[in-house]
Amino acid sequence: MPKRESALRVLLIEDDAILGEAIHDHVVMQGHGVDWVKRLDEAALALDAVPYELILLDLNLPDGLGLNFLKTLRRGGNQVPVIIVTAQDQVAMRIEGLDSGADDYLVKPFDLAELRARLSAVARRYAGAPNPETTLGDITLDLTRKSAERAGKPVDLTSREWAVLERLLRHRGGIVSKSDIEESLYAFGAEVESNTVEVYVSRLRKKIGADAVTTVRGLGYKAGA
Amino acid sequence: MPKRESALRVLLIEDDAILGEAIHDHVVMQGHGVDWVKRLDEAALALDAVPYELILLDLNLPDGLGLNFLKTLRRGGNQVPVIIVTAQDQVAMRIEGLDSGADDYLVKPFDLAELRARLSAVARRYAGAPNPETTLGDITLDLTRKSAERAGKPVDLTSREWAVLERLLRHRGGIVSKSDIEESLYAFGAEVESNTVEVYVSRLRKKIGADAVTTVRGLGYKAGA
DNA sequence: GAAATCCGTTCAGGCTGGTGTCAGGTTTCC
DNA sequence: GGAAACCTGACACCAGCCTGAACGGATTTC
Repeated sequence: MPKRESALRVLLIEDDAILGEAIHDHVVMQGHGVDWVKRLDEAALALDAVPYELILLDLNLPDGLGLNFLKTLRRGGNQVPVIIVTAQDQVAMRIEGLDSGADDYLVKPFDLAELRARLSAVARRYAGAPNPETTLGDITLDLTRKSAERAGKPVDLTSREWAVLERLLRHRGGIVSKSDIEESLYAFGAEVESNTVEVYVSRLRKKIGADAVTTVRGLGYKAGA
Repeated sequence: MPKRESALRVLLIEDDAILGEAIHDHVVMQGHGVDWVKRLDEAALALDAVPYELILLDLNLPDGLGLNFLKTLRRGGNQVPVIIVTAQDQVAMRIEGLDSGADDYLVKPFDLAELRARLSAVARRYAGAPNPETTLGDITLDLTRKSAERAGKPVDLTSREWAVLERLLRHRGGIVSKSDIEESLYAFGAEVESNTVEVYVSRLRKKIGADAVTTVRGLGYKAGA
C-alpha cells in the first residue's frame, strides 16, 4: 500500500460559488475533508466546532474583511495554517496578508496544481504524529464531527462545550485561566458576568468524565487528570 | 477502510494524433484500460456500450464542441468524472468547463505527472465501496434516473428534492450549510429568503427516512445518521 | 377551455435543545 | 471556624428548527 499523506480538515472560506466549487472539489479529490462556508460569521462558527488543520481564506467576503478575520484569529492564539486566496494581486496586499499571519498566498485565477502542491506540503507537515489531540484518558475524540466516544458509546457535545474542551486541549499540559476560556467563548466584547465557565466545565465532566478536566484552584483548569 | 487504487476504464476523446498517443500510452502505463476515439459521435457510441469511469475530453474536436457534449452528458444524468484537456488557457474557458460539469482541467502541453496524479485521485475514489454515492442507509439511489428505492419500493422525488439530496451526497461526510444548499437550488443570483431548505429537508426525510439527513445545529446538514 | 393535479414557495405556530443565570451546596485553604 | 473558590441541579428564555397548511403558477387531462 502506497504511503499516504494524512487527510486534512480544511475550512474553505469563499463566497464565489464557481471558484469555491472548483477549489472544494479539487481539495476533496486529494482526499481531504472540506467544510465550505461563505461568510465570516459562518467561518467563526465552524472554527468553534472543528479544529481545522488548514484554512483557505478569500479576502473579499460579503460580511467583512478577511484580513481582520485573520488578525483576530491569530490574536486569539490560533496557529492553524492559513492560505489566502484572492484576486488582488497587489504587493501591498500580499505583504499585509503575510504580515497578518497568513502562511501562503494564492492569486486567483491560480493553477489548481499549485493549490495541490501547497496542500500536500501542509499535509506532510501533519503526517507522522497521529493527532495528539484526539485522545484524552479513555475518551476518543472525533474532532471533525464534534463528537466524542467513551468506551464505545458516542457522546454529543454542544458547540460551547467543544469550545471549552478545545481550548483546554490546545494548551495541553498547561493551565488555562477562566478568563482565557471565557474569551474563546464570547468573541471579544460580549462580556458575560457569571460562572459560565464553571458551568460548562461541569457539563463537560459529566459527559466525558470527571477526570477529563482538573481544577487548579485560583488559576484555572487543565486537561487531563 | 483502506483505499485501494483500481484499474479504470478510460475514454479518451482527442483528435490530435500525437497528443492523443502520448496520453494514451501514459494512461495505459498506469494500468488502466483506454478506449481512444477522435470524434464526439464515436464517443457517444462508446459511452452507450461501456460504463467508463473516467473521460478525458479534448475541447477542440472536428464534429462539435466538447463543452456542449459535456453539458449534454451531465444533463442526461451521467456523473462520470470528466477531465478536460485543452490548449485554451483562458480563465473564462476554464470556469465554463468546470461549470459545465467537468471535474478537473488540464492545459496542454501539460505535465504528464499531473495527469498521473489526477488519474490516481479518481482511481482512489472508485476503489473500495462500489459507488458510495448511490446508497444511503436502506435507500438505493439511481442517480442517472433521478429515482430512489427504499426496501424495494420506488420513491418519487421532485427536482428540488433531488437537488438537495444530491448536494448532501456530494459532500458526504461533511457538513453542508443551508446557504450552500440554497445556492445549489437557485442558480447564482436569485436570492430567496425563507426556510425553503428546511422545508425540503423535511420532505426528504418524510420520503426517504428521517435518519437520511442529520441536522447540525447552527451549521447545516449532513447526509446519513 | 375548464378541471385536476403537481410543484414550489411562503407563512405561522409549535417544539427542541442550547444557553446563561442563580441559588444552595461542597471543597479547599489559612 | 470562616472565607474564598468552586460545583452543580434547576429553570426560564429564545434562536434555530420542524412541519402542516395554504396559495399561486405551471402542466396535464378530459
